[in-house]
Amino acid sequence: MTTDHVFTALASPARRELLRLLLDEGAQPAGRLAERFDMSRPSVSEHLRVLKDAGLVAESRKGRERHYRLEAGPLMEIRDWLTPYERFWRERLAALTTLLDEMEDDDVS
Amino acid sequence: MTTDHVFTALASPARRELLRLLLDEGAQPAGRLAERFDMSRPSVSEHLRVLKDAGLVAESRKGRERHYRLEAGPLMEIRDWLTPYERFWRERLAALTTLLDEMEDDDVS
DNA sequence: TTGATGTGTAGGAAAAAACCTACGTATAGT
DNA sequence: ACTATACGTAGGTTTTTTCCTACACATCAA
Repeated sequence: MTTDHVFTALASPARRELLRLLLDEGAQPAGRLAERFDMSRPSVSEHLRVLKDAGLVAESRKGRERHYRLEAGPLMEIRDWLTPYERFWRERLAALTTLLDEMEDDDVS
Repeated sequence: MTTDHVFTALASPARRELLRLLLDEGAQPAGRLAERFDMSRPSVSEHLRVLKDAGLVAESRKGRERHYRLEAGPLMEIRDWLTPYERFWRERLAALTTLLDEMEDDDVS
């Protein structure tokens, strides 16, 4: 459940697709999720486990089905990690904008 | 330079550490960056290449040195990817807060 | 109780990633 | 020109990841 686990979980396109499905369509049993993939059901099951270890999904047993639901909390760690870079990016962008403005002034004069 | 490349690049702790160094200490030659790692210099070089392929760093040759600098732009793709989940997370949190408020009201009565 | 259904787990093959030690190449300094 | 320095690349090994096909286990339905 560390930040490292979350980054690792997000590195796989299949796992990001799983998260997207849970976001757009809500909680679903494992089998229904697996149908959407060009991959064996057990493989999807393993991806779900990686997501669960990262705290990104939670399961609840309904009869013989297991419903998986999105747990977006850990994604906020990613957002927090991103924050200082966002500031950096904004500063660079601001500098670039200033530069372009100056160039435009030169053109006019 | 796709979003997938960016996610993959961020999956490695060593690469995230490289980005952090470039953020905190500014652009640096490859060798100076490599000194900070418990890893051979060529390995660090490969990590830098992965970051470069993802568009997260750029290099500029200064004499026989190669300075690497942070390119935070692609990280904004991650932030954008995160956005819908952030909304989801906020809604869940709001629901939880409401529930806790109601429980508190019950206690008082 | 028996058979079908929904899932996770085991075990193993194949692909990808992460390392390493040479080695090649270019620039700097003498 | 020659040597030292700063790198990237080649080639190969080890580890990790990904995916598969059985198989085991629990639940539902008859």
